[in-house]
Amino acid sequence: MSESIEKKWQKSWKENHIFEPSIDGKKFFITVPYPYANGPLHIGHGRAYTYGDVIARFKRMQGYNVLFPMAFHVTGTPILAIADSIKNGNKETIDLYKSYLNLYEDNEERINGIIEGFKDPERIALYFSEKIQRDFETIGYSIDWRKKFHTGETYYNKFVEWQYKKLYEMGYLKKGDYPITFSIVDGNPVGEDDIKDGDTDKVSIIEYIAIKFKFQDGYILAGTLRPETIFGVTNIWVNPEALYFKVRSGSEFYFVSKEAFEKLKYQIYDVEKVEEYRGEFFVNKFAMEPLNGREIPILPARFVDPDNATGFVKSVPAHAPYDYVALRDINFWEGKINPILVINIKGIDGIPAKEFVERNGIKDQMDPALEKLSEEIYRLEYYHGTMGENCGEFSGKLVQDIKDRIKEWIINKGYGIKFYETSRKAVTRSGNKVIVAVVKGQWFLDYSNQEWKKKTHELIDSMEFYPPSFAQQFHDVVDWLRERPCVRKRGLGTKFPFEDGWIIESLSDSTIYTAFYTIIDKIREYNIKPEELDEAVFDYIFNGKYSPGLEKFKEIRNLFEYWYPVDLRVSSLAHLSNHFTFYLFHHAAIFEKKHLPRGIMVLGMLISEGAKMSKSKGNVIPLATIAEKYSADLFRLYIVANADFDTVLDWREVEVKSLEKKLEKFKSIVEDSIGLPFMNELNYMDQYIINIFKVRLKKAYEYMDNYKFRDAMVEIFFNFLNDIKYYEKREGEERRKKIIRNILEDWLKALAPVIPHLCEEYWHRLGHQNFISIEKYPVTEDIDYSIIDSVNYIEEILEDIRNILKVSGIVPKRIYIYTSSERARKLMMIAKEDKSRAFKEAKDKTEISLIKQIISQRLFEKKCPENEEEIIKKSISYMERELNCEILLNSNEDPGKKRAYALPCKPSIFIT
RNA sequence: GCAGGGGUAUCCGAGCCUGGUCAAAGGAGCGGGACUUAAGAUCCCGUGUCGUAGGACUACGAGGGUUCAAAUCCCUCCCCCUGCACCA
Repeated sequence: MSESIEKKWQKSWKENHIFEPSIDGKKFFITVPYPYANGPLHIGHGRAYTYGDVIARFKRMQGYNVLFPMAFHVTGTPILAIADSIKNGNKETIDLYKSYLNLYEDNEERINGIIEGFKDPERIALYFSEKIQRDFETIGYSIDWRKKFHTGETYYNKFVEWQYKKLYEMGYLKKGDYPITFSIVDGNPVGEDDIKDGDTDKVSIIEYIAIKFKFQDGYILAGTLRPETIFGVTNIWVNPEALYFKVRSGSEFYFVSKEAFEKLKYQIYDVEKVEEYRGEFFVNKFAMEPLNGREIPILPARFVDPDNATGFVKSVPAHAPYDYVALRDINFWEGKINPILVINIKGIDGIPAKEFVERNGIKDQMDPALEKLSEEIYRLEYYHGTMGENCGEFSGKLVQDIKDRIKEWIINKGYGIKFYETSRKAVTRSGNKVIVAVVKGQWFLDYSNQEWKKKTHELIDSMEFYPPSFAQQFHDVVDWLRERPCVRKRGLGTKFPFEDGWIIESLSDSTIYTAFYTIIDKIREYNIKPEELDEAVFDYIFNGKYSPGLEKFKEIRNLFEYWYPVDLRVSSLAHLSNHFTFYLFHHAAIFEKKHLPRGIMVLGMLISEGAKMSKSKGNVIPLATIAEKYSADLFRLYIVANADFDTVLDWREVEVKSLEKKLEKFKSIVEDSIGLPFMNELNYMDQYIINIFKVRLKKAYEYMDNYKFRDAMVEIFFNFLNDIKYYEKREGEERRKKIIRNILEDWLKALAPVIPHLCEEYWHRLGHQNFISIEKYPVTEDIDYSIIDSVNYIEEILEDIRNILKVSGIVPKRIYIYTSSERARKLMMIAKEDKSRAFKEAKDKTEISLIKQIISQRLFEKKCPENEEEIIKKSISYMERELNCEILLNSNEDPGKKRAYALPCKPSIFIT
């Protein structure tokens, strides 16, 4: 039922083009990052678009000319990888995609046909783009679909090409070597998604220094993460069981493990195997350390892993527990080796490794506790250690200050080379080994460029962030960001204009595309050919650099000028340290100041039943089923009202159900009033409900204007429903139906940004011909707060009475209420201004105690009605009904001697 | 490790910026009542402890401090979450 209402209005909005703005009036341009079209979206994606849509709708009702566009992202490796996987008949992928297709298709045969088509990556992108659009339409998003495009289109390629030419001219593109995770068998770089357990157990790249120890006619390479301890090396460890190679690199020979040789082939490339040895070959021979030319022995150790770094380990027994224990196991090589202390730490007198090993009772070199000890010593020495006197130019320096300098020094002096290793042993999903390879001639975006950073910082300072605390975080990310590779060998995307064989990487091609929205529809409409979109054309459209012959692009230029910049970009936290920051960098680089982004809203993440959504947990909720299963309006209300935008939102079935009940309640209240006429004769409670509505509406408007939609919904939806409940309790259902008619239009308008379908439906049922979606948001004035205060006052009295009843256990027959005297009120007013003067005014002890109470209870701060007696009179029958007994107000009788205790705002009560 | 954000009653979750009106919004759950043949739905009341009169006491991760006054401000500690790169 609700779905058909929703469908009806979605269709009607579309047919009437009400979300397709022309360029007229004050504009508001809002965007949400486009989704990656490799499968159906889930409700997490829906959160950002729902927020975007609610804001778009609200801004429209505020009188702005709103543009809310979207497009589809198809560039990158995933879609290609899926197509390949399907082509290769991978069952897992095929089953997954069949399950996706089941969301949209009901014919088995058709599904198989579509899967067959998915061998072509473009078909995947197109299919899901279409379905995502369909899904978005079912949620009622007010998107201007004329602006739709996808990133595989030639138009878009031309645009990105222009962007990269600009960046190149400005010197923001750089070329160099870069280490990446890589699979030898697949011959490809591998990302987190390609690595087994890569999402849960991250693999990072570790930079070792391989120190060159002269051995025979070459060098033994011993990898280390602690090059600063080179001064304390006493020996080298070799695994006697493992296989080692002698390899040639340029004019030098290196000795490394077999595994290390495989890695070097992809890191320094110019290497070839010359000879091979068992590890035991090296045992008890000598090598020469590079600094002072000391001869040091090569000794066997079982802990040496040939598949970690170079397969040789330099031994620093003073600072490395492993080395210390391994040496102790062989009695310090008959006592010929003494640990050399090179780092001093306050509070440790002896040899740190020895102290730690003995204190922890380590038995031998296979003790698992060694790992932790090593870390502990490392941290201590790194942060608190200073280099000893025997460390040349580094003596006396703090370790953390000179560690990087020592690295550089070793490499510059030719004492060692860099060697990259993965942070843990890793294999691809298909089980192939992952190593670190160095890509030669990789192009980067130079985010370390200080001038570029500065521009971006300035941009951040000029922007609004929601929540505001994120401004600082953006500054931090900008400072922290370094060079980022921006091209890849593989994947869909725009060809890199400065070198063949490279594709612009998919996060780097999606940074300023919000500008493209403003013009794409006209480019199509005017049938402009992609090849016409050269540098000069884009320079004119986006930066106003006119050159002859570009007249025909004037209107397109105007379009851009009118809409740009983006007033608000809404997305999730996940985009903060990448997309959002790139978005800022690239805008700061390319566009004029007046066209730089104005605001960013960062949404918290969405979880399902208390847990992060994931396929393995089976708690992924696809957007495709939402409208049918719950209704778009329920979904939208849940998204907006169940959590503040910047916190985690938990999609919980029980909560959804409870919200659904609330929404049903709302529907029945509205429907009850639709056919009724306005009420003209308003009583006390009618005045109350109308005024409390105005208060709610005013607050809701202010909240919405600050994008606090949850708070707005609490006011205008939840709290007001409670107000209605209260009204009904006092005045009855029939009168409620009538009075609600008086505020109905405004109420619907207030809710229209969040639950547009229901509001549109009721709006029309009320006889309106136009669309509520583009009505003006109601403004409120002339609120009578005193009537609201008076109702609160009555409820406070009731609460006091109930409290007394509860404590005393009395079943009331009669309740006496006495309001305060004029005199007491006067004393209160004096006390408000000057407490001591109030005491001076007091005539007797009773008055002094009154004043004390007034002050201690801060009664003068309460919103206290003037005419207490009159107010109680208006509500006395209600109170009697509630309490089920007779109430006597300011009676001449005073059986409890309570009259004298009546305070302003706090009448005294006696119950019998 | 670096950066950011948190720890609030049975649970979820507001409040904290701008100290008092906070025993702390709103849900959920639970208890009692009304309605009903009954269940459900709905509505009302209650839900820290104590209390035969509207009160007192204890409470907002732990511990200190500032203040007439602290969930709110400052310091220290403990714990949790998120991101950390070539991946969209």
